[in-house]
Amino acid sequence: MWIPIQINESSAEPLYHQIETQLRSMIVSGQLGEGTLLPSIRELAGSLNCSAITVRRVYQDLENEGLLRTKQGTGTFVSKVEEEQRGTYKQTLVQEALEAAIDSAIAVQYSKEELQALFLEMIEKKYKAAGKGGNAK
Amino acid sequence: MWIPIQINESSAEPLYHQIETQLRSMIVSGQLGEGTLLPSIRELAGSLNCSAITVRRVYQDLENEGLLRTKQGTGTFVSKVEEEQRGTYKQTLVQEALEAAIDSAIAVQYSKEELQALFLEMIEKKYKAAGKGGNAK
Amino acid sequence: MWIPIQINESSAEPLYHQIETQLRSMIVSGQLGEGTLLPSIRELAGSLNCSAITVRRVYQDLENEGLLRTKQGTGTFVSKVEEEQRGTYKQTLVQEALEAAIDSAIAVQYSKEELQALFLEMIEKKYKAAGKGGNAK
Amino acid sequence: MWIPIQINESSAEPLYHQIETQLRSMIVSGQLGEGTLLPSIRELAGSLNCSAITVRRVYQDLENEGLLRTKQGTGTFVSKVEEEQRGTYKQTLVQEALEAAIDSAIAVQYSKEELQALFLEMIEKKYKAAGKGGNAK
DNA sequence: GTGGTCTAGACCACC
DNA sequence: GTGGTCTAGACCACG
Repeated sequence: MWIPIQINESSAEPLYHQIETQLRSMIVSGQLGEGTLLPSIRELAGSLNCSAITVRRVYQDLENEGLLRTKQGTGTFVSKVEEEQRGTYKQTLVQEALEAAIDSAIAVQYSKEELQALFLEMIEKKYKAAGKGGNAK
Repeated sequence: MWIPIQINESSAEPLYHQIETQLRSMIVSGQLGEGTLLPSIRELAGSLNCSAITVRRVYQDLENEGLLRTKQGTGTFVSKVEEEQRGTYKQTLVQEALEAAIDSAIAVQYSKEELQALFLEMIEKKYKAAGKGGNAK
Repeated sequence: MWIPIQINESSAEPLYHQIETQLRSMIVSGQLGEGTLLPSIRELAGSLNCSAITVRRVYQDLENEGLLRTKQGTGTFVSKVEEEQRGTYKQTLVQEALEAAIDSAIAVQYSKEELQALFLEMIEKKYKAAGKGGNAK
Repeated sequence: MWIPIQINESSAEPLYHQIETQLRSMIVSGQLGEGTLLPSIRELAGSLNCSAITVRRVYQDLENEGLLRTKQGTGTFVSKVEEEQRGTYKQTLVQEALEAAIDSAIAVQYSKEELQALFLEMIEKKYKAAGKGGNAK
């Protein structure tokens, strides 16, 4: 099983956090469906070129959040995520990020109009770059 | 000189970073004009109820960024920020936050339309709460 | 990893600055190559007989200059310095010192000839003392 | 009496030190001859746009070095400097600066030849800029 | 009064 | 083990 995780080692963001964030997104967005068998700790650690202890922590944290479930001697699987929970999760995630962005704009006294213009410009660019035009539920 | 800085003790964000962020915003947005004498290290430390060393670090970091200028035995002043640089600074700040938000939306496969709707809703709410309707150029 | 740093306690030059200067020279001169793992903060502090905070500051300052890169929980490494940048760095360092010397000579109205003679005399002596006759490119 | 002192307020070098250095050079080089009456503390402070206490310290320090002499109610005068002392003074000053420069060159592993070339280039430029071709004793 | 350096030590987060 | 943050306080240098 191959999982597309990007590590930015020059970032100040802790390794384990980068991995968690990406894995969590893939799970709640449904890209990793219920029951999917994740790579073993050693395997993922190897392919990310990081220590096993870091991956161990990631799996542990996500298991504590209820997103993963581990079966002794078998492996780590994606748990069932309720549709309702899924929606809440996604929205919370995005909302918090948007809130931070708007707050920073207010802090430097951007007008609402300026902020909107900047947002519209960026959203076009980024969605195009991501090769997605809109895959709504 | 009184400076309105809010500390969130329960946040995981380091103290010095919270202070830096807020001061930086006030400087690049022009709320603290060139030449303004900031409160002394000990004074600000007292009013924020933190150690002088923490404030010292904040002033030093911002001096390294070129936003402050300090003279021993005299005090710490806001330095000149070119109009052009000011614009860039503000935009970079906001852009990075927006980018992170959009990235997270893409990661959980939000459609462009969903994201836009959420953004428009939130921007209304937050700008109203901030009691500002738009102070564009 | 052992690093040859000399501390002059009786000097008016701040401790952290003495250490920074010497480390910086070793890095830009290539004596500490890219990727070299520096001694841990506590280790260097111990061997220099100074506080860990002082060493921490040194590492941080050099990181801000782009000469070091630190990873939490792992250590502090020498980062990549472009050959071009390396040359510029070295030259700037020496140039500034030379400039100060020439300025002081001009200020006391030394003639160009006197200064040159003094320089030639000293350079012979000091390079002999350093046990180096010239390791040009 | 007008004294050509340049203050660089963006420098990290303390104010009093900048002034002392320049005054000292003018005295030992003979530009300010024995018995010259210096401007009053208030006067110099005014023209340098700094506090009187700073100038007071400068005069005091130079008096302690034996370069100045103060007469109550009359003013501050340049003392007699022995020819021998004058030479020693000048040489020490320049020598120390040169030594620092050569040391820094050795630290970054400049070869003797490289350093010499750089020196010759700079000395030409700076002496030309100073509008002096050589006014030896 | 101001800022600048340094210490000793605590406690946390990361790997 | 590593680095990162923060404290309380001492002492010095500058204006």
